[in-house]
Order: sequence, then structure tokens, then C-alpha cells
Amino acid sequence: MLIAEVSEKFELSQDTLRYYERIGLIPRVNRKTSGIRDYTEEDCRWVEFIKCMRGVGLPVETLIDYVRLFQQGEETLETRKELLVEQHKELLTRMADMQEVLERLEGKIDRYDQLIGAARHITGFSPVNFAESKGK
Amino acid sequence: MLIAEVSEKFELSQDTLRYYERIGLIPRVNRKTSGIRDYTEEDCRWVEFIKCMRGVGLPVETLIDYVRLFQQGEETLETRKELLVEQHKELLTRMADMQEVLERLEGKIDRYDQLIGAARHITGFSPVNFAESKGK
DNA sequence: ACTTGACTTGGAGTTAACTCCAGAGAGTAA
DNA sequence: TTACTCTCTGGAGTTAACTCCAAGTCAAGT
Repeated sequence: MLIAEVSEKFELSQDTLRYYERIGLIPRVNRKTSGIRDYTEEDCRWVEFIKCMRGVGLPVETLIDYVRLFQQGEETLETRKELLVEQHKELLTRMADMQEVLERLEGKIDRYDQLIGAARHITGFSPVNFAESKGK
Repeated sequence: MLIAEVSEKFELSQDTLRYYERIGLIPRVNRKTSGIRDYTEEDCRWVEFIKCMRGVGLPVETLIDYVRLFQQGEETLETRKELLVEQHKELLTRMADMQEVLERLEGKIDRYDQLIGAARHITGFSPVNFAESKGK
């Protein structure tokens, strides 16, 4: 697979794909004789995995570590697992924070609804006469 | 309240507090005659709110918009609410993505556990003789 | 009066993660 | 052969969000 297709398929720019490879965020992709990248199925799986992990904010650094460990072979199984466990934990924490904010926003939105209701009552505003009341 | 206390209380650097104010991420804080910031209770509530929202990644730009709308008064109630609703939606989406990654990580961790179990069986590795087997 | 320490401003520097670009080479089409 | 398109590399530029710094002010302590 050429870089253009991979770029299309995973919605990552060609520059980003080359960048990811350059910094070791995905393993080196083989080249044809002409020097052009030829992505294998496995390369694609790496791209997909990295895109997915980056998408929820796992740091590039950490993922580079993971790829490096992977390339070092079986002796790093334990370390790799620990890395994933750590990231799992981080994600849980972040989701808990987000859950709280979510609820806080819901509370705020409810209060806005009340305020807007009250304002509508006082000013005579309603979605129906919104257009006319605008210029007043 | 002086900036040092606010910084302490919310675990934001003084530089960050001044930066937030400069870009309009929190409303302008009043100064004493000598020009030194004197945070009110309300200023503190803004700091806390902004810290909380930034903590889960709401963009600075969006929050600046919110503060600006707030300062424009009651006519922006509807817009402010919509802004919050939008951010709420974004958060939900992000949390759904994170939930998927969370599960994917769990799957991967399980598979690592199996691999490690298998490796232990073959190599005789176990937590108990880990220290000795290290140098081998 | 002088020193000390906390604070001020405006502006420059940093970090993470891309994103863009110039110059060059290979492969195909007319 | 010339033109065109895709790709390559190394390096410079960008963006968001801080973070640091220099030079100066002010109030309190000695």
C-alpha cells in the first residue's frame, strides 16, 4: 500500500505518517527499490493502533516507548503490559474527571434553562417572536 | 486574596493566573492602589471553574468566548447555554472514544497476561525466582 | 535610608505535536 | 524527450498553552 492510500484510509496526512515513522511512533516501513514506502498489513495495523491511542490523548512519548519495547522482543512482555496497565489507569482517572465536569455542565445548563425561562416570562421573549423581539 | 494565596489554593502558577487574566480566560481582577491584584471570592470561583474546565481539555478559546459572553450580560444567556451544551456534547463523544480504548486496552492486557503465563511456563520464570533468574 | 521580598508589566522562550516546504528522484503518458 | 505526478528527505515553521525573565514598583522591617 502506498502512503496516499494509507493516508486516505486512516485520515492521517502523509506528513503525519512520515513524521510518526521518523520519531519511531510506528515501526519502520519497508521501501520499494525506488525508495517509496510500501505499507504491509501489519504496518497498517500499527497505524490504526497509534491513531486510536493518540486520538484519546496517550502521549507520543509513551507510545514510542511501547513500540521500542515491542521491537525488543519477548523479554519486554512484562514491561509492555505494565505500560498498558498504567495508561489504562490514567484513562480511568481522566474519565472520572470528565464525568464530574459533565455533571457540572448539566447543572449549569439546567440553571441557564431556568434563567432563560424567567427572562422570557419578564420580557415576553419566546422562540416564536424571537425574530421581532431582536431589534427592540 | 493575593496572587500567592490563589496560586497555592488552586495549584496554578502565578504566571498562569496572570496569563489567564491577560487573555481574558478569567475576568479582570481588581488591583489595590499599589497595582497589586486582590482576588475576590468571585474571582476565585472563576479561577476554580476555569481550572476545572481546562483540566478536562476544554479549549482556552472556547472558555474565553464564554467569559466574554458572560460579561456582556443577560442578552447572552441563550448563547452561553448553547456553548455549554456544545461542550457537553463534545465531552460525551470524547468519553465514548475513551471507553472504547479502555476496553481495547483491557483486551490487550489480558492477552499479555496469557503470553506471560505461557512464557513463565516454558522458561520456569515465576515472581518467586525472578531475582535469581535475572542474571541467567 | 536601605534592604528585602512580593508583586507588576511586556515580551521572549519553551514544549508537544504536528505541518509545511524546497529540492530531487522515479515512473508513466504523449 | 519532455511533462506530469507521486514520492522522498531534511529541515524550517506553526499552534496551543503555558513558562520564564528583565526591569521596575511598593511596603515593611532594621
